[in-house]
Amino acid sequence: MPYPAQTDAEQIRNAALELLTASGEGGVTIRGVAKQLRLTPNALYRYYRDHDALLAELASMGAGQLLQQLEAAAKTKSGRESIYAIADAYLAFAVEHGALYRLLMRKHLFTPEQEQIFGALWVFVKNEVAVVSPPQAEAVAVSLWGFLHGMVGLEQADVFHEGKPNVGVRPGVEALLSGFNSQGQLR
Amino acid sequence: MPYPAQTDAEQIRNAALELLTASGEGGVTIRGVAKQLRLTPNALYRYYRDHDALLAELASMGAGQLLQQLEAAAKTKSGRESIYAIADAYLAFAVEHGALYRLLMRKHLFTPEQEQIFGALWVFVKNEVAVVSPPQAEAVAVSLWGFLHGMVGLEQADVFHEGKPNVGVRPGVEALLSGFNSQGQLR
DNA sequence: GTCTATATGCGGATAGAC
DNA sequence: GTCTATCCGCATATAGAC
Repeated sequence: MPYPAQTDAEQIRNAALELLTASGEGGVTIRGVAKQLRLTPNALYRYYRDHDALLAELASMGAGQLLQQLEAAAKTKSGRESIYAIADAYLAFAVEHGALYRLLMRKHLFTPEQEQIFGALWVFVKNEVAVVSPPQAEAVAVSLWGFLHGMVGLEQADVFHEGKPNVGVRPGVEALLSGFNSQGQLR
Repeated sequence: MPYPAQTDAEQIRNAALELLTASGEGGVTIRGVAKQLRLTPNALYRYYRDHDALLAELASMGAGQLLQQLEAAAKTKSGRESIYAIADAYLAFAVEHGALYRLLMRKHLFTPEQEQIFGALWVFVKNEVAVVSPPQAEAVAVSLWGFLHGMVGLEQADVFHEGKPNVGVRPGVEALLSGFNSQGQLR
């Protein structure tokens, strides 16, 4: 072979991830990734069909990492503490990997195959919630996810930069769980 | 004057808003707006300093509209029902004006003057919450805002397209308020 | 598998005439 | 106040040589 491989899909993915972290989604361009790998832009097309495929790769990988971190956090505790740990881990991931988090929440990027990771995330959260809030686990899980996602969004939008309280997510999660549980008992 | 004014800031804003609604933020370009007004791109610079200024105008106008709708919704009810009405109005606005909502939540676009509308939104929500949940109004308001913002985000990301429940926001809001209130009583 | 070269497109913004 | 003309930069993606 006159041209031995100078790169592979993983190297490309890693370089793209660096750019994503450093400059946000807009920073991930074919040209930019190629430059970082000291290749011409064209070389990347052997490994990724087009620009969107590269973004989708980052996104689905990020979703997998998120799930992994949530699972790890859940293992360390039991009962309600497990939910709190999941919530903390969720927020921590989103804060540490802001651009990646925003990307992985763009479900439309995913191929049908990659989309399955979303289903896995949902099942995981639902099952964990079911332990502490059996009667209406789905409704609780949806609200919990929405709450966490929203708090991440407010944080990333810098809504609470000054003069506004940042009380963390713990009180909200507690209230959500307590509120749903007391409703369940009332009915 | 050899060149009488063929447009003004408001016309430009309206045209930009149409493009935003039709094609999302990416659809709002100097060239695109000009084309819709049958002007050359250059004409717009008499009214808006640059592209970002135009986007910021849309964003701050949108924030004002949102506040207005929330205020209107709150007036129709009292007590907890008022909070539910606000929540419904918030969600309705975000669903009806998806791209505008995403834009107005990008606080960094705003000039210091425009940013005040954000403060007004926050004060409004906080005051409304204070009526039903006085002891820790700020924490409740933050959580409520986060929850609503997050549910909007999940909806817009199409996370619940199929096989997943869309229970609406009402149960979550109820749980949040109940949960915080019972915590308050316990302490 | 990687290269050079290039087609093609989008977009923001400015200079200067009228 | 609006125009024409233009510069500039960014990007995706393809064709074909080696």
